[in-house]
Amino acid sequence: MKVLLVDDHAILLDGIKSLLSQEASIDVIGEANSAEQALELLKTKAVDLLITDFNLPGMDGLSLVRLVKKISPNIKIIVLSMHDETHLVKEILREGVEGYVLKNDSHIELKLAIEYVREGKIYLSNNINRIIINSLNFPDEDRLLTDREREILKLIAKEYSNKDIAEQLFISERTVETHRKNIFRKTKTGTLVGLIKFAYANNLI
Amino acid sequence: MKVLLVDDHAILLDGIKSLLSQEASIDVIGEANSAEQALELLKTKAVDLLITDFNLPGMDGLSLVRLVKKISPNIKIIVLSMHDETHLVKEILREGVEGYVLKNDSHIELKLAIEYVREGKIYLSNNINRIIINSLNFPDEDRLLTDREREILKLIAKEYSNKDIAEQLFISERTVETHRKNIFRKTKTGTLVGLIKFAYANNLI
DNA sequence: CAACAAACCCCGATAAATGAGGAAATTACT
DNA sequence: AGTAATTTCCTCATTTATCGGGGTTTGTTG
Repeated sequence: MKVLLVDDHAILLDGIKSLLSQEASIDVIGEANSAEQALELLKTKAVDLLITDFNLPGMDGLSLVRLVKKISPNIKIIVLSMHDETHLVKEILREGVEGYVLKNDSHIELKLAIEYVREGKIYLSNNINRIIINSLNFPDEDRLLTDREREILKLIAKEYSNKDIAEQLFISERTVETHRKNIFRKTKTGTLVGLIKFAYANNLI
Repeated sequence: MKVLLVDDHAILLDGIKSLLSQEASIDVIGEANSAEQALELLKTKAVDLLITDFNLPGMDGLSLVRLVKKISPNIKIIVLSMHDETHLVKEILREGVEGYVLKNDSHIELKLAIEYVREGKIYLSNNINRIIINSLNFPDEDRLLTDREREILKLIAKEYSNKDIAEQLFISERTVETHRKNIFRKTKTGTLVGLIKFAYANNLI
């Protein structure tokens, strides 16, 4: 199985390579520190499985997954991320990846995931399964904010004032204020600082 | 050399262990996912070298380093962090750690660091050296904010209003305003959002 | 000692955001 | 076609923060 590893931390890359080298059937044929680099490598090398981080410099893991799934739909993908926020996990899973393992998980989970994926199955680590099941009880949680609200939040995070946002989106300042109000209510944050922290925690920045 | 590894990501821990297992002279005798857990382990096991991450759940790496250096000054410490912000690096180095390697660095740097430390030397990875040298040209950079300003900034990040901060610190709201003003000026951030981003980037949150 | 930085305090004018209410127009979904 | 959700716009009162000045006291250091 030809594997391409993507992570911005060289030492993690080295470590995983070392772990996987114990398995005869796994062949790490490439490593990349960024999504862009990974895409370059994919042009020249045949790859069966892509194991990628979510947080990457430049293009993020989600975009990489989308691109790869479009360009080479038969390349399997396992996401190896530190993020366990419900909506983020769901967003990635929606892209049809074959596996999701947390960096908190043991390497055994990673190897299991690779096994499963090789056999054409899908593997979610224990912790991820728990998150998914949990979220069944709170089906709304992942759609906390509407697209528009997310858009506004991102602009807030870009240090735009309400006025700036209104101009940018061709809507009234009042509307922006309402969105803002709703965002605060939905995220249960009372202050701008809390909101920005929320945005960080939910990878909106 | 008896090594204790500390990192909140199991898979990185596994990877590094796998990498180090190739070296006969290195014996990973323990792993911890948090500073607290590491301190527990240190009570029962003899350790020569502690390799720790900076970002940890609960107590952070810096506090761990300080504690270990106080309790067991002869335990060598290598910090393995993703952070390359000048002032943060300096803050950690001030604690007298024996090595600093970035997660961006290759595992070769880590092994080199261990070699050096074993011989009683200090090892800073190439990238860290570059940062240190660079900072010589900007000696002020690391002391951007005064202690008081940092204190205020942390409270701002805790979602306290000026009024709250004033009450908490037994100073006038005017004073808080002035500090705030100065913080904005010094950090060259115009908005609260920018300030919070700064705080994140500088690990003040 | 003089100079400087740090921490402290104050003011007035202005800008920006919040809170609490209501309401209409669009989409999306069944 | 009808309902729900979303997006849009509004007012008024109030709070909070910003900008640009002013100043004192204390402690450190060349």
